[in-house]
Amino acid sequence: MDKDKSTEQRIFNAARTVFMHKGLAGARMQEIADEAGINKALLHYYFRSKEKLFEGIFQEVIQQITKGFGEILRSDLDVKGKIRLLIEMYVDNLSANRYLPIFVLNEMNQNPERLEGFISQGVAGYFTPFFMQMEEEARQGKIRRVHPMHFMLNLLGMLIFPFAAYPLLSLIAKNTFGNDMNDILMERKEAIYDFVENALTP
Amino acid sequence: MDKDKSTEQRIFNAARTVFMHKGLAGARMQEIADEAGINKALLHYYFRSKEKLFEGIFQEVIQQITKGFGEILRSDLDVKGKIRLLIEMYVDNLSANRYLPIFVLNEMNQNPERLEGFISQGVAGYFTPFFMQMEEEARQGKIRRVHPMHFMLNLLGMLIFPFAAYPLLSLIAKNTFGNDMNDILMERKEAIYDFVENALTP
DNA sequence: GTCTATAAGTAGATAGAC
DNA sequence: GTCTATCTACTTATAGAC
Repeated sequence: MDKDKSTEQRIFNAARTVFMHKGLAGARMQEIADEAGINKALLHYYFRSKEKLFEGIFQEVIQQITKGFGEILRSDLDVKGKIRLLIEMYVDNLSANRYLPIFVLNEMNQNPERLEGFISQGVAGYFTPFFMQMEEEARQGKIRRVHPMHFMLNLLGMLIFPFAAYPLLSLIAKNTFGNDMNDILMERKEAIYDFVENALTP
Repeated sequence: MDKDKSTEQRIFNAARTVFMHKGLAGARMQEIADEAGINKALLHYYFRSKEKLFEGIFQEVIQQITKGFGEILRSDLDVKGKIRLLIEMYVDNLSANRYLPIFVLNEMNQNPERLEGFISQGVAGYFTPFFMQMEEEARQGKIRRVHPMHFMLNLLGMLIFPFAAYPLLSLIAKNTFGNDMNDILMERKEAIYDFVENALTP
């Protein structure tokens, strides 16, 4: 229960957990208070309203995602090296936090305005240089020429979808392979990289 | 407002719209009543409770998805033919109904029990024969040998993700390409098929 | 079947004691 | 800073007239 942390931090951590699992509309202030081991009134003392508390959580989550993303895309690796790292990062992070994708996807659909702050400065800026690098390596014959935006959609889709659809896939895996979904997620890094490598081979 | 349809149908259609956009937790019975052009009390007259109304909608949606999916997988086409059709169907359907993926993904995460009814009988059964067909064609050298479950995850991810992440991608597309996201979705069929074809080439 | 009015319960937010 | 008690507004659901 984070007994040693400050009350504000305990609340923030509890809120992250509850919002991540239930979403803004489904979360209850009472549940956050219980999770934090404090009283409901304290939530309002520290964060004024449910909306403000949520806003803080959502921004922190987005920032964390875009930070790692940006660091990899701006590194001095070649395209395949960057892809390799992106795969590592996403599978590791999402394995540890299965609800993150569906949380972010759902809330961004419910209220797209929440994105606008970051994106224009941050994420969008990372893409242009990376897309130019892809173009350059294609010209050199290092990789096959593909549409960079579609390539990104393909890569992110392969990475994120299995976590967003976990409950369904878990059932299918069990019924079809007698296999546990967690085993499949463990193989995911190699499977994606293998697939992408073949698609990018000239 | 579906003036000519039965009241029950008008309610059901209105509920589909509202639940699809707001989710179970975010939807309001009043909004459904307004959308249907009737009174709130009538919702309960026809469907007893919000939960029951939602259940009806969710099951209809799942059934519609699995139906098309099963028909394609059980057809007598070869693997690439089936993939081509799956891509056609998904991109067409989701283009016409952008909120469907995030709705289904979110609700299945909020309450996985809702899936169990269908899946065991339906979806899971479609996969085994298709996976065997992939194995067979790989043996013949028609396609490269890939792990069928991972291949399915890749394909579904590429198909579904762009719609689930539409608001984010829309911003990126605008800031990076000055391009409209709808233009990109139009090219999506070819981009995915091209990518998959290359990944499956022996 | 359809409506208005209202009950019953819940959720976010505040007042005020300690 | 933290708690209990309470207010206010909203939401689902029902009663009962037409």
